[in-house]
Amino acid sequence: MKVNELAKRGGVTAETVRHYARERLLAPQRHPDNGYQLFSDTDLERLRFIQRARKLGFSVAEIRDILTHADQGDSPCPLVRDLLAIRLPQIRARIAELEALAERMEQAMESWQKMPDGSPDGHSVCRLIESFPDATPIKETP
Amino acid sequence: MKVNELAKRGGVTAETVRHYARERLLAPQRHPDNGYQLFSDTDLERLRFIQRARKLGFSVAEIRDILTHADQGDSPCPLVRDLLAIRLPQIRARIAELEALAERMEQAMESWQKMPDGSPDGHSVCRLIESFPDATPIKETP
DNA sequence: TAGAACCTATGGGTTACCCATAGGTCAAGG
DNA sequence: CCTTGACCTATGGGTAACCCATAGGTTCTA
Repeated sequence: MKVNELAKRGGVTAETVRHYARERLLAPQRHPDNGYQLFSDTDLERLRFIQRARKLGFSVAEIRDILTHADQGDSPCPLVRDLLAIRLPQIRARIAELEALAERMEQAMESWQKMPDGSPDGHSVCRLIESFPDATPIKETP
Repeated sequence: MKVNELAKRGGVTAETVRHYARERLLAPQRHPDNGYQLFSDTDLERLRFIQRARKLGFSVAEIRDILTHADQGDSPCPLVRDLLAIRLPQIRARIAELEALAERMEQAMESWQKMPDGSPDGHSVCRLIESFPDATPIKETP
């Protein structure tokens, strides 16, 4: 089957399929005449595997590693366990970050209830924001 | 002051300062002889403003808008209120996504306790992952 | 006066795709 | 038979907020 058909059957866009092929998560054959990518039912299984792994938080690069192991006959399962054990606390930390952010945002909106919209003078851009404490580190991508 | 000094005083890296200058959040003067960027105390205040705004979840592009408004003498405060009101539910949604992800991960690790590490056969890459339900949409960048 | 420490601009990398472009291929209908 | 539309290809650029490497010019200090 060709890109579009695999994409439809797997529930992703054709671009995603191409992306995975570029990233060597899928290794389709090529039609000798026209160079089209030709996927098998095994590739469809592979795509579904990728979907499940993505849902568990694995990155594309990690999934490539997992698949490479499996393709070489090695069990990827220990790797999978390790990756997940490493990732989970990172996700928890990220959640905590975002919760702190949300709390700051809520505090801001609340304390802004009574503040007027000021025009900027030479010293203040927006007192709403400036009324907030500064602090050192940021590490977000909201 | 030059890039490094502003960076140190503002508690960011020199690259970050350069980044903000490239993105026109800061508009330093140039030393006429050597082309070095020269920052004033006002730029330091501006940098601190940027930090606070970042901590409240504003993007660099949004902060540029806010500063542009203020530079033109308009009050950016209504914009600031609107942006925050839009952003907060997005953050909440993101938190919910990540919590769902974390829960899937925990369920996976738990149910994997008793499963053995299998070698891949022709049909299975890793039963740990394959034992998980598939579903349609993903939208993460953990 | 040399070397360290700083500055510049440029371009590439990060993540997981999405989109636009230009051009080749294929099935069906008039 | 030929056109039209739907599909395919590769390439390169965009996203967010920086980080890093390179190459080369400048300034400070011993």
